[in-house]
Amino acid sequence: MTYSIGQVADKLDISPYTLRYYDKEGLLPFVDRNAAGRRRFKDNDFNFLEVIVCLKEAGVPVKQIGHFIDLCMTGDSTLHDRYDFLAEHEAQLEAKMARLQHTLDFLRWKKWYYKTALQAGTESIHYLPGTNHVDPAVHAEFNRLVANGAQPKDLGAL
Amino acid sequence: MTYSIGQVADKLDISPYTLRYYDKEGLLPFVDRNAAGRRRFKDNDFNFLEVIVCLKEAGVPVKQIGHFIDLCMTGDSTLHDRYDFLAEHEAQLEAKMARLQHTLDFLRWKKWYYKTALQAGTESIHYLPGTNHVDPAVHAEFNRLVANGAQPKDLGAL
DNA sequence: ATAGAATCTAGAGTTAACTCTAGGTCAAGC
DNA sequence: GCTTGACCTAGAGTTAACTCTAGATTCTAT
Repeated sequence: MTYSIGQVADKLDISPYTLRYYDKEGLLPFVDRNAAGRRRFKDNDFNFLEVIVCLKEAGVPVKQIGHFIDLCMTGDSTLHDRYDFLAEHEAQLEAKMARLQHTLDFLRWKKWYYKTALQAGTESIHYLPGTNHVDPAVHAEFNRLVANGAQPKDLGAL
Repeated sequence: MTYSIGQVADKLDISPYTLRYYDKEGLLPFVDRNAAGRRRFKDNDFNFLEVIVCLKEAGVPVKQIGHFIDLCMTGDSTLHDRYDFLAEHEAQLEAKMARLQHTLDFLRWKKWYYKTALQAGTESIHYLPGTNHVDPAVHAEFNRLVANGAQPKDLGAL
């Protein structure tokens, strides 16, 4: 069973342009061509495509993905390099997810900030008296609510 | 207390170029200037900068961040819009983190794939007999190990 | 007072990752 | 047999987010 570039594009929800671009960048050396020069993807190619899509989602630049594919094509002598490559990007992704968790926490505190302002009808309830400057005690209050067991995700809900 | 662009750049670990670029894009309308036209950041400005950095980390485009800052400068009439803006990006970030968790799971399975290949000295232990194609049973085996209580994070460790 | 460092603006240059155009080939349906 | 749509390559164009340059000004430390 083989697949045209359009069929693969549909399956992966990627444009054929993008697939050709990846090919140009060396990400698809495993893809066969028919007599007319058209790409014919095999079932096994989806194992590679899955890895490419995964690394893309992980934020790995196309050039580095190309390097990984090179390692794959070289054979068993590169098994260790491939392991290290994945371990490195696993670590980077873990770090990124930790950062995003902090970002999410921050968004939730700000949502609570606006929820309470909205309920008061004015943001100025959060200001230091006589200024336009946010009272640091407001954030401390939010943290106190969380420390007392409230879910940050719920505190901001209207 | 005020801060120069260089001091703010150091604190936020952003280049002064980038801060000026953000200013040009309308992200910093709240920043004062001294008599000579130089930017003077106030303590309260860090509340805005914190939001900008957070939205950047969340993957929000600069233009949209500019729109949010516009809302902030407009006053209490935009409180609801600001709440909705944050709620929308909270949802997007949650979705992204769920995708990244799948990506991380995939990286861990591939790490295990290479760990076992490495221990066998060859990737071919994962191939269907007489082919270069990966046996789907290999992934199934990994899933079985996870279903039996193994931690994906540990299965790939050398 | 003065040298070196930091800042300013306007605008050019860079990079990554697409995205599309032009001009041509090929395959399927009527 | 012919049209329509998918595919091909090479290469140009686009977009976002910086990043830097040039030329002028200002601040700081001796």
